[in-house]
Amino acid sequence: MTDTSQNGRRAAPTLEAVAAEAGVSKSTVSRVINGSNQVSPDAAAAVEAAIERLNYVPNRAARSLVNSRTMAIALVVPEDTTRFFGDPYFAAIMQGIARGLETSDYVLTLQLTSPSHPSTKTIRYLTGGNVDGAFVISHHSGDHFLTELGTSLPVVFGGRPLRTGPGSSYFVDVDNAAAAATGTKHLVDLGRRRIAILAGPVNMPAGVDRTSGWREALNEAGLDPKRIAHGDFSHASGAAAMRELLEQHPDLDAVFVASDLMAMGALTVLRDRGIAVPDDVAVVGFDDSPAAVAGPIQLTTVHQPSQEMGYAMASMMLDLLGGKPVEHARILPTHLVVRDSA
Amino acid sequence: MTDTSQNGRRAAPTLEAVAAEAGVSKSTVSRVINGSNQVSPDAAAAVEAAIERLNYVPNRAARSLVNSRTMAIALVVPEDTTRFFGDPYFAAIMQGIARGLETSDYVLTLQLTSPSHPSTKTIRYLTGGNVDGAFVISHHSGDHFLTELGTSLPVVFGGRPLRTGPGSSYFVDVDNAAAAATGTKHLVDLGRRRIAILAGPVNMPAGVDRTSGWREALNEAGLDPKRIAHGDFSHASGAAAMRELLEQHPDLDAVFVASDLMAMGALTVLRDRGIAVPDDVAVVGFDDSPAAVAGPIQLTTVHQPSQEMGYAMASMMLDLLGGKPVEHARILPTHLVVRDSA
DNA sequence: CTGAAAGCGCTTACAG
DNA sequence: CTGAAAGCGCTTACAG
Repeated sequence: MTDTSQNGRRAAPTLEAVAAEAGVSKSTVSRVINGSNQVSPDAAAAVEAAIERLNYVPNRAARSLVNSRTMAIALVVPEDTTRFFGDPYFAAIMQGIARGLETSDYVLTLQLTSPSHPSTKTIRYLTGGNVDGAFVISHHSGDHFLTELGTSLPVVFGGRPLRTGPGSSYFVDVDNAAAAATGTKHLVDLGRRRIAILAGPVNMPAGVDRTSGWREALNEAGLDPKRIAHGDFSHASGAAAMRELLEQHPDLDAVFVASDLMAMGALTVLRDRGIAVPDDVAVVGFDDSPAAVAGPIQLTTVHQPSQEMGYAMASMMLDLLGGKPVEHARILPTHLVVRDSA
Repeated sequence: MTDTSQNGRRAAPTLEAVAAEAGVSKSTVSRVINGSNQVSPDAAAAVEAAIERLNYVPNRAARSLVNSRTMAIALVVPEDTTRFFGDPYFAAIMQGIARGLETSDYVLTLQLTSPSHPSTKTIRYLTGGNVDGAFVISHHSGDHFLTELGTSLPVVFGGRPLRTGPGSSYFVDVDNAAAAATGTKHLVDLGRRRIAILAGPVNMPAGVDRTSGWREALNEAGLDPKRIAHGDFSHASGAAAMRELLEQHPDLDAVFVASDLMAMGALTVLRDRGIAVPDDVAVVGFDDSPAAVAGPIQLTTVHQPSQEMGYAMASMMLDLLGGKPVEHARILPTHLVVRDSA
C-alpha cells in the first residue's frame, strides 16, 4: 500500500481509489465522470466529493484505449517555420483553434513538417491512429499527402485546399475573390486608374483568388488589369515585388496588395523612393493583421477574421468528431477597413 | 472477421494480428518492436515482414497504459500569442525543440495559455499525468504556477526562470550579460561615447541581464550608463522607447538594443527623424533573428543560437526522461555579427 | 439506480 | 529464445 512511486512522485489516484473513497463501485464513478444520468444524486455527490478530495484526474491512456479515441487532434504546419511564425495570420488561426478546443477534452498535438517532404514519422503518426483528426494550416494546402490524409481521418483545412483529394475535405475560408474585389473597388472609387496588384503565388488558392478579384474589379471599371507582380505573402517578397512593379509600371497610382505583410514591405520601398502614400500611390492590403497598424502609415486593408476562422475550424472538427452533419466549406465574411494608406 | 469499422475506415491491425501473420506469439512481436535482443533472427525477420505487410503501428494508448508513460511532452507558451508568434526567437526555439524530438517517440502537445491566468484545464492537464514533461518557452518564465510545475514533472525552460520554484528546474540559456557586454564593447571600440540602451523589461531575466552587461561594459570604459529606456522586446515598443530616448538624451551617438525586433522599431524612428545609421547613431541589436536582415539596414547584432537552444532543451528533456544525469543549466555561446548598423 | 465482469491493445515477469 | 497469463485504468453491456 504505497502511494508514492520510486522517484518520490505521488502515484496518481485511480478510478478504483475514488470508488473506495466514495463507497461505490467503479461503474458508478465512471458514470458520474461521463455525465450519465443513471446515477442517484447521493451517489453522484459522494463521488464528486471523493474526486475533489483525491484530486483525481482520469487516465487518458486507459480511456482512449477503451473508447478507441485518442482525444488528440494534430495541428499540422506544412510550412517553412520562419514563414509560418512570421505571419500573424497563422498565429491568429492557431489561437482561434486553441480557443475553440478549450472547453473540449481534446488536446492539440503539434506537427511541424516540411511542405514537400513530410517525415515518415509524421505520416505514420497521422495515419497510424494516433490522433482523431487533423487541422492543416498553410498556404500550401495542395500538398499531395495532405489531401490524401482525408481518407484516414477527419481533416479541416485553414483555407481552401488547392486540389481536393480522394478523402472528403473540409475547410474554413473567406471569399477571397470577392474580398479582393472590394479592396480594389475602393481604389477605383478613390479615382485611381492605374491600379496594380502585388499578388500572391499562383500555386496557392488565396493567391489565385485574390488576383482574380482584383482583375474582375478592374474589368468592371473598364480598367486594364495589366500591372502585376508576384510575391509569396512575406514582407521581404513584398518589397521585392514592389520594386519590380515600379520598374515595369512607373505610372501606377495605386496598388492592391494580397497580404498586409507584403504591403508593409511595399510601403518601405515606396518611402525609400520618396513616393507619397496615399497621395502618389494608394495602397490597400489584405488581412488586417497587427502588421497593418504597426508601421508609420496605418494600412487600409481588407479584414479577414483570422481568429474566428481558427475558431470555426475547431467547431467544425468537433462536429465532425461528434458525428454531427457538417458542410464541407464554411465561408466567413470580410470587410474593408479604411485607414490612411488609401 | 471484419477489418473495417462501421464508418468504412479500416480498423487498425493489432499486435495480435501481427503475431498471427508472423506465426509467433504476441510476446515475441512485442519484443521485436521494443528492440529486445532475446529474439531469434528468424522470428525477428518474420515479425518485421508481418509488420510491413500489415502496415502495423502500435497503439499508443495501450502502450502508455502499461508503461505508465504518455510519450507526450507539453509545449507551454505562457505568452500573449501575438507577441509570441511575432518574435522569430520563439519560432526558432520551437523549431529546435521539434527537431530535437524528431527521432524520438515523443509527441509535442501545445498549451497556449495566459501568463497570469492559466486555465484550470491547463493546470490539470499538466499536473494530471497527461504528459511526461513540459517545455516552457517565454520571457515571463517567473510565473508562479510554472515554477511550481517542476514538483509534478520534469520541466525545461527556454531561458533562465526569474525565480526558481520548489521543484528542481532546468533551463537552456545564453550568458545574456556577457553577450550584451560584447555588443556594447563593439560600440565603445567604434569610438562611441554616449551609448544608450533600449532595454528589455525589468521583470524578465533576459531584460535584466542584458542591461547589466551594457552597464558593466560602459563602466569599464569609464562611460556613464545613464541613457536608458525600456521596451518589452517587441517592434512597437522599440519604436516608442527610441522616441523616448531621443527626447531625454538627444546627444546619444549609439544605442545597444536588447532585441532585434526592438532594434527594427528603433531604426524606423531614427530614419523618420533623418538620423543616419550608423553615422549619427550606431545600433547593435540582440538575437540575430531573420528580422536583423529583413529591413533596409542590415543590423549588427549579438547572435544567440536560438534553434540550437531549442534543440538543447529537447535533448535535456530526453536525458531527464531517460533517467540520465542532467546539469540544471546549459549555457550556449553567443557571438557578435557585424553588419551595417554599427 | 447499481455492481461484477469482460475487454480495449499492449508489456513483462514467469516458466519452460 | 519463446509463449501463456496477468495486469495497466478505464467503459459498458448485462443482470439485477
